[in-house]
Amino acid sequence: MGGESPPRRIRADAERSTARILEAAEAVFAEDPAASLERIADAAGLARVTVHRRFASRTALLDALAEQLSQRYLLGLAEARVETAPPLVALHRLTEIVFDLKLGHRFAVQLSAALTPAVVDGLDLLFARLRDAGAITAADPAWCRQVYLALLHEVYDLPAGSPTLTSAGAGDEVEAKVNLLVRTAVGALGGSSDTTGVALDR
Amino acid sequence: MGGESPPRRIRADAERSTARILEAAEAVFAEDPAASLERIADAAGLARVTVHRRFASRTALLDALAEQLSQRYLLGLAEARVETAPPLVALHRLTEIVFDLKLGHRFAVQLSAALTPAVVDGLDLLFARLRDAGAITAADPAWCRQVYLALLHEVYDLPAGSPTLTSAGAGDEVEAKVNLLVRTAVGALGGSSDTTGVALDR
DNA sequence: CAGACCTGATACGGCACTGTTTCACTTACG
DNA sequence: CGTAAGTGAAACAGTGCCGTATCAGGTCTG
Repeated sequence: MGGESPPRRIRADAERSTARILEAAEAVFAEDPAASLERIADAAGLARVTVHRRFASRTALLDALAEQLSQRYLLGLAEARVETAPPLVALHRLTEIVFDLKLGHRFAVQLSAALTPAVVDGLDLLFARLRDAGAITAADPAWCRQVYLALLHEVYDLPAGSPTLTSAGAGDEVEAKVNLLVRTAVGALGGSSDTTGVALDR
Repeated sequence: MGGESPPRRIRADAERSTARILEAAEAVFAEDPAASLERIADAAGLARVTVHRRFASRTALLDALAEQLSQRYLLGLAEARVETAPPLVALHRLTEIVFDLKLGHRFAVQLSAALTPAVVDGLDLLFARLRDAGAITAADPAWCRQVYLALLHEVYDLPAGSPTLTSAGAGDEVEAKVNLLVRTAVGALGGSSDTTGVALDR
């Protein structure tokens, strides 16, 4: 049954369209998960018909988005050296990376499909190592994941001039958010703030 | 300008219907905020037309739901003696009360309309007192609120047999959840787990 | 350059949901 | 008990969105 891929060349043009659509979808869905495809098409500067050409159905678009998201998470986990670096450092770095992705996390969290088994495994490993290192006391990896992601979500859309944020030090706003998130997550998972300070104050 | 309320007697029958609709809406919207009014009508054992008779529009129903929710929060804050009781005890008690309400928090949190200024004030007061008592270090009340509500949400739909939950002690499942939430929230907001232990272990 | 590919515009059918109306019937309440 | 109110069933118009099709014109790519 060899359904050879027909001589269908995917023009570079079209591929740019898909990219623009995914980008727009990420932004639009972030603030309204029920947004219509037309709104996304507008945001992408394309016609609604084109969206339907690149993605057979709405769910196909959603799936592609989840896929892309999952890939980024995986890449982030790799870049953060979750397996080898000192766990607190890895946590800090991972958070940094995720923030840089500027993902619409309200969407991402809601779309649990982005949490591929591979991604979950990566996070679980990170938290297991954190616990072994004594940075946190919570044992249940699922719980750690939930808490981390929830707090990530909250920190992400924290207003820029928030007192909490400015008091978090670090001139860079993103860096302040990262510090806040790491400190809060570790605290939530039963870590002693001492350990945090030792490893991260600098 | 006296628009006297016309001799429109609201029959007890009808009032029961509104109650059933609100109840059903709470349950249905909890797991699908975009659910149709027909689904709610079914859940309430009524016809869709009746829903439209009791609530002029979909948003009217949403508003009524938010109103009801806000009332419950206010009542909870009062019952927890947020203003007078030792803050950690108040936090514990408030959490207990909110859980007992069995609210669909996925819905409630999403519907920020339920956070009336009055409710916000109550929560702010609670966290201010917690800080003054040294139970937490976070100063920004908005941040405290966000974190508390986010964690409340997470704990709420934690599977019954979760290792985190069973390890939280307390034979009663609800009590275990309450303990977990208080401990996690206090930790997240920079409280020393020592203080928590002193005030709550028992 | 030439053919294959991509796009926008326009239009259509279909679906699900909202909100309204009418009518016959049941139920509460004075 | 009798009237006013509430309800269910059925049907209607209106809307928004999805998915498809067609066609003319623009754009790559070999």
